[in-house]
Amino acid sequence: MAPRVRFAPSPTGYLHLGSARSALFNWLYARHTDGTLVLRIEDTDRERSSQEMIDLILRTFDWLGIEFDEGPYHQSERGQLYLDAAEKLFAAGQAYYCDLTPAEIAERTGGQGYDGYSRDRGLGPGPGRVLRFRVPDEGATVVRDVIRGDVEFEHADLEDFVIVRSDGSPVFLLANAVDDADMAISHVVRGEDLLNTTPKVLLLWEALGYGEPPVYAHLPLIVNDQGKKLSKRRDDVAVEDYRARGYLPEAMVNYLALLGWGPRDDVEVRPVAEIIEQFELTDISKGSARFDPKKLEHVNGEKIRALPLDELLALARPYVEAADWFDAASFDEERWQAVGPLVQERARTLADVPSVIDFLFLADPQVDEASWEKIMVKGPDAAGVLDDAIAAYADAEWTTDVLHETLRSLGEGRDLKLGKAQAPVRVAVTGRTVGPPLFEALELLGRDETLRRLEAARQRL
RNA sequence: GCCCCCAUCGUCCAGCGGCCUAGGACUCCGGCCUUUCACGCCGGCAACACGGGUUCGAAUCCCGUUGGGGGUGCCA
Repeated sequence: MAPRVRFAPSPTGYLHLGSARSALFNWLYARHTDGTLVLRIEDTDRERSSQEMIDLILRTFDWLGIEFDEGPYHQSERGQLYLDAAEKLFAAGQAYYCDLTPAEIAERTGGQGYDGYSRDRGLGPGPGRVLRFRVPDEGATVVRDVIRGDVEFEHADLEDFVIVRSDGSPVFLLANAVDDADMAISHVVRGEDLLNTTPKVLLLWEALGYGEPPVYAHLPLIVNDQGKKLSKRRDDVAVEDYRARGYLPEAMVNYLALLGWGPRDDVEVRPVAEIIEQFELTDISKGSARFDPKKLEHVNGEKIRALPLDELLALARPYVEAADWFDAASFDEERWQAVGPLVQERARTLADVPSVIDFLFLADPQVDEASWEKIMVKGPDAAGVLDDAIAAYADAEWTTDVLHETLRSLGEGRDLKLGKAQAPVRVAVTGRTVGPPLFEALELLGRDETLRRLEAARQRL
């Protein structure tokens, strides 16, 4: 039978890198096995959940290209199911009510957790009372995990946990068991931080008579450079932010797939279809994986280079339009269309694009003073080169090849290699020592503007 | 404290008892290409945490130590 997996976010914030990775692995597994991916919104905590967050999360998945086959189901709309299950457990004596507040419990046990105080007090439902599951005194529950093997939890180490809050709302552990059974989930793939909660769900599962439980796969955590679980406070974890910073969805997906997993043939950067083809839950590693922004950037650069030119331009366009120098009225569309090849080999993110080409659209180049100092002041014979270039370019054929050859030979006359000779021209025209290939850029800029900039620079010298 | 997980280059991933003088990728450092930068190519630095077993043979299996992480809510 084809696997059924699920991604079950609680919509208390934007999509987190860790959640995105969990969703991704579920999706990869579903696609690889021709299974079904269910989306389930775990909004039993009404206080912290919101529709805006759900919408934002959905939009982000849409961007990533991760689609769900079923759902979304909302736990907030399935309350009765959970309450029925709770009632069943209570009726069978497998759950009991307790009227202690957290503060009272802390006082009783000195912060050691719940001691089973109300186990045999025979309390019924009522205001201020929670329903707790009666964990067996003896024995153990084994979590069958395809990544970690069997993990055993002694019942003696588990306390009687809350399954229905005093306000009558079900806790996720209960909702989890009920939903996974109801939705016929075959594999639960999620973060390792949930491993400890699994025996509780399994206990409920068994008490509810659901039969064979799902197979689990607890993914290694993604950690920051201090080795700690990625957190909202400390780390850049919002997938949306990466999108805004010019990362491609293909890069995010590819890179995230590499955290905790690797293809058997060692080819790391590749189309997602190939990742799907190679993906196996059993190949996932156990140790936590450090999120490395440098490597993400590298993958992003490769994805940018793999893009067709027109697609790259379309994706980069919003970043250009957001640049402070952008002016819709005077923007040279033709020049923009021609700029693709100059940008593709250089940009590592879409956000890099404007700064690579700004000089082509600015009225005057933004002069970097350090560059000016280095080339125009300290460099060899800048004035001479500029004079020669102004003279030679005044009537040269305006093509990349001719501009190139012209400058090469004029440099030779001054005993300068092309590398040196091009520098003053580059700084005069682009304002910087580094940038796209010069002669291609000059061709795009045009004779008049090039000469104007060369003369302006010569003046300043 | 208690419970659970983990442990190969700085980082990610390979390795699943002999093919390992440990392989690939990112980073870094050289070199080549070259009009700068970038791209690309070539090369280099760099790891089996430690101690005991098991075995003819261990990075690979077992035990312990140490180290790291996660959980310990009427959050999920």
